[in-house]
Amino acid sequence: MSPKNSTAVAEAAQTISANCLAARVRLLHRTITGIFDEALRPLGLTDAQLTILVVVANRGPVSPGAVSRRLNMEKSTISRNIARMDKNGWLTVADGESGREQRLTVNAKGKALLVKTLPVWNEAQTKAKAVLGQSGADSLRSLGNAVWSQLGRE
Amino acid sequence: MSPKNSTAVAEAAQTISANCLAARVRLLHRTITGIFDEALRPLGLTDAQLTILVVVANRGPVSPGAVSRRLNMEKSTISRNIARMDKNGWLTVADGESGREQRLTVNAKGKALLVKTLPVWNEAQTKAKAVLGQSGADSLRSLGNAVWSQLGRE
DNA sequence: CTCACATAGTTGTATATACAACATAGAACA
DNA sequence: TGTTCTATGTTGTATATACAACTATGTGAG
Repeated sequence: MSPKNSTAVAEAAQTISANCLAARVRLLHRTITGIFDEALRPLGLTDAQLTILVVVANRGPVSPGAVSRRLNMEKSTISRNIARMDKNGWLTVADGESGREQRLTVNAKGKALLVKTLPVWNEAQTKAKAVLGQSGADSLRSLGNAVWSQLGRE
Repeated sequence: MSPKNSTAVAEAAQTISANCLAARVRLLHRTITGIFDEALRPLGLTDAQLTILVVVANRGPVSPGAVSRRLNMEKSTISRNIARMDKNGWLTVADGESGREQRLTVNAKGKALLVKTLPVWNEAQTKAKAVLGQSGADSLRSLGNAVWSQLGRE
């Protein structure tokens, strides 16, 4: 490879390394979800499942498609997550009136889990704030809110 | 379930929904990596692989363990990513002198890919900035940098 | 009414990721 | 010199996630 191309390689690598938003959001994702998943593990649920549980609790009865749009998650991702949560006995999946939409509701076991989870979630949230700093946590929260608004959620 | 507990459920769901950092970082992750992966797909690499390629380009020869520490990724994640990238012919995996560390280097094919990737990456970065807004993108970048610093990277 | 089209969910396949368990190879120390 | 401790990688297993292809169901145009 010519010196010219060699320089191009180094420049590309440095530019991407110094700026890439994808690398940074993945780092944050690994760091933060690691904190939450570790905290939630004794309860048997993951932070992704908690997020879905909360949406269903706040809006149920609600269809998987609506949850998918609300969270900007692919419908197949929701489908499989719902299946796990159903298997764990936290949700009830009922046929909707239309015959193709389903109706999800959090059942008694799921509600009890949610209440039991709150203090654990709170602890994880505190740890995450410690890692991000208060202003970092604020930034992340408002960034998330902004993207949500922009997605034209339901 | 008593009214008291019913209230506790609603409060937990609302508190978590309104504040959870994990839900927000996962939303950002899905949104941003979606943009990059879509842009990179024609080139046959993912944004995770690009991140690793860049680290190896900037620091190679380097061991998988060092990459793992640098990116705060689990060693098994690195191991399997390296295997895919090796299979694609972008990296060379050589035995290190010590006999247990490996030495990774980006080879000619990987370098050519990196150069070809730069404009594509740039486009994705621009799209991501459009979604986040300039100030949001700045926040995310500095948040990532801050977490990196805090991790006591090599 | 029928056919084309859109919507809802599921399933196949692949990557990213982590944790746990393991094998191996240096290193420290008795 | 062994023996124990630690560091490096790999592999099994599981979840999160997405895209593509598929089924089934509603909807609307003719």
